[in-house]
Amino acid sequence: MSNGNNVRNATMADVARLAQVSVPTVSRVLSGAARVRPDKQARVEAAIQRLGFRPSAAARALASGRSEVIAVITGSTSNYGYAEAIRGVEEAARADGYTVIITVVESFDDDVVSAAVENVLNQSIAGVVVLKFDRAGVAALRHLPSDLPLVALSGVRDTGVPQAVIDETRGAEELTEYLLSLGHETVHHVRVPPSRREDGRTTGWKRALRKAGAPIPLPLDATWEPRSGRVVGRDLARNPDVTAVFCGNDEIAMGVIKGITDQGLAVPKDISVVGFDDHPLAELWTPALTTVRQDFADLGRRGFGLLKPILDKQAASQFSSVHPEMIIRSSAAVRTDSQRRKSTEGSGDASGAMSA
Amino acid sequence: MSNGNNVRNATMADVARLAQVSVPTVSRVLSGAARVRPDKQARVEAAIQRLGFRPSAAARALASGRSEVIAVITGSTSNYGYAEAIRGVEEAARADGYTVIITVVESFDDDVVSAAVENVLNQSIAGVVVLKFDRAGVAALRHLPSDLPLVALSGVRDTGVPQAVIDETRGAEELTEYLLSLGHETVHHVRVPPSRREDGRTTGWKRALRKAGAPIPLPLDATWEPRSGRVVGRDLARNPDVTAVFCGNDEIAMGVIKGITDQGLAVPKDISVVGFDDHPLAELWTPALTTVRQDFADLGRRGFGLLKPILDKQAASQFSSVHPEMIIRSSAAVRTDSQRRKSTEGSGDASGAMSA
DNA sequence: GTGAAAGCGCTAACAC
DNA sequence: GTGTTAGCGCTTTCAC
Repeated sequence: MSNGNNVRNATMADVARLAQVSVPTVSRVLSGAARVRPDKQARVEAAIQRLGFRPSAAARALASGRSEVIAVITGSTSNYGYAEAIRGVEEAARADGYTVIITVVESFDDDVVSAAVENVLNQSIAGVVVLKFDRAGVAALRHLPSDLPLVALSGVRDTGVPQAVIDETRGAEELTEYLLSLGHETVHHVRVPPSRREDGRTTGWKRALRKAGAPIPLPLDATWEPRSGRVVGRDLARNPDVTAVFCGNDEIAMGVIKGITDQGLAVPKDISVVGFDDHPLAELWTPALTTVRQDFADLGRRGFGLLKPILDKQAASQFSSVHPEMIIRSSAAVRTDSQRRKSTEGSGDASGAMSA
Repeated sequence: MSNGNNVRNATMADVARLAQVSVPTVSRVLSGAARVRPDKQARVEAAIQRLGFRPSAAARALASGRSEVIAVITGSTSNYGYAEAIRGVEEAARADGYTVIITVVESFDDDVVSAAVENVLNQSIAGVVVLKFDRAGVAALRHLPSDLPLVALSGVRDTGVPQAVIDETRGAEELTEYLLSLGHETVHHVRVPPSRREDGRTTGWKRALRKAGAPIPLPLDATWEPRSGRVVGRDLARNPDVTAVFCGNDEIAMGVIKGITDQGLAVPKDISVVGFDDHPLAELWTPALTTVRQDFADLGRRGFGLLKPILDKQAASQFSSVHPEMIIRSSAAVRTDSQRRKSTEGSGDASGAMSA
């Protein structure tokens, strides 16, 4: 069953000899580009089978100048959204006969980014998908040559390369409005590392507050590590002004909730907390997370969908955008009057540096 | 800063002409294989710089018969352990100048596996790392030619290909013994989809029970979806014999805990539940999960470390094994007498089909 | 040390 | 339809 017995791979010349045809005819059979007489066709196929012939991608790429591999450039492979997006790209690419190479860009440091991009460019690739979820992705985008088929996966649509996006600005805005509608006077915000000066999630949050005439607190920062949210959560719990918190993603929200309960407060009774993404564990968390669902795998698939016509030199659309859906569960609740003022008296200092 | 203005990439011939040397000399400068006179060396480097020359990996692979790309074959890209392992492989490979291609094998169906393997083999690759975490991985391994540099990443060491392993059998055994030491008469088990007839985690659990002379309940099955654990948790809660549960991974454990609390029982008061892996959220869960830490990224790095000498045709070790560390937190507690018998009277039927 | 010559295994014209 | 002839951009002898 396994064809592991071909020490040296057979070449097209071997196949041609065995089938008694010329090399280009073998090539034609393989590519289906031109019609070949049935008997020869059959002989060639038999020979291929018999020899366990496998065409050399390198030779093909060299001779044709084309290739069937696409590169994914990303800042991470294991964070939830990243991993799912990669899955989507790989899935769509594989379904279409493409192979995907992955390169991670560990920081937005110029040298690191160049090195990673060089590495990718050295391969003969047909096109690139970059995950523009963070500053590393943005930097990679800048380093890529403009003549290369390229699409970005993103949370905010902006000009430049074609991109597939989930409109997180809109999602964040709706979620913040929802919190406001629950009676909270304002909503605090914990950011994940942003892709630019300001993330779409932050923009949407700010916009909703501004529209409502609510005060805009200074956003707090977390890393991609869920535990970083815990520290922030403790700080939040000490601030009597905090009654509602919008977190940059669900994992941070889980950390924040843990931090809040560390301080003896309850979610959502004392403070409402919402996340973003609808992580598989969000519904299992206690309390179940109110969040915004982001279908990253779909984003990845759409990204490849945008790339495909470019590779085929067909007319291509520049954007594919989707509105994420709000998922209301139980981590956010109606604000009850003076719930916080009361509970803070005994729980330490109210960190003052939190209003902008 | 970006070299996006080279419509047609410069070739070595272009560089040679500009530097007034021969093509092989350029090649020598690039590979460092042979000494070149300093002045020529400098001219070549200048020309490379000026032209933005980038060698063609395809041509190089074709001419030399070697390549600097390795393939990772895996059943998933987004499950926690998989994603981390891939991260480790990519990290180590990149540090060593290798590029990695990812192919996912969606099932252990023969056609699917062959197609995926063919796809990989068609590329000119130097070697393969397969994630032998599930049946798809095991199947892929069987389909790979034996003359290809190959290592497997695994939870149980077995014969055949070189492999990097985290000894999950041992980890599961210790964890089960720990539960037993807490006074539980036996430990129930919820499996994730196993890689073979029986997973190392299941084997270790069984071994510990056998050694202790404890009854061995029939294992229950979950999928990779955390929510599948919730359903199982509910069933478990209805069975008065259940006082301790060992889950195949942390995400399932979280689901199981949720299912148990759905039924009005408490963890660990009524039932102790432990997971496996030490997922980033395990410490943040309520109750914080007692588990076994598995460093998958390290596993990936070790896997590449095993592959490297094989690629270089040096003497290579066949195995790299590590013992996972037990992490005691608060989801498992001492068994209090008759805790379950009492609590079950009001909570519905005791599903009987659970003892082997 | 360095250049000339000969491929690596395929695809792309181009005749026939 | 099908074979012949040229490369694709490198690396690898092998002289010198």
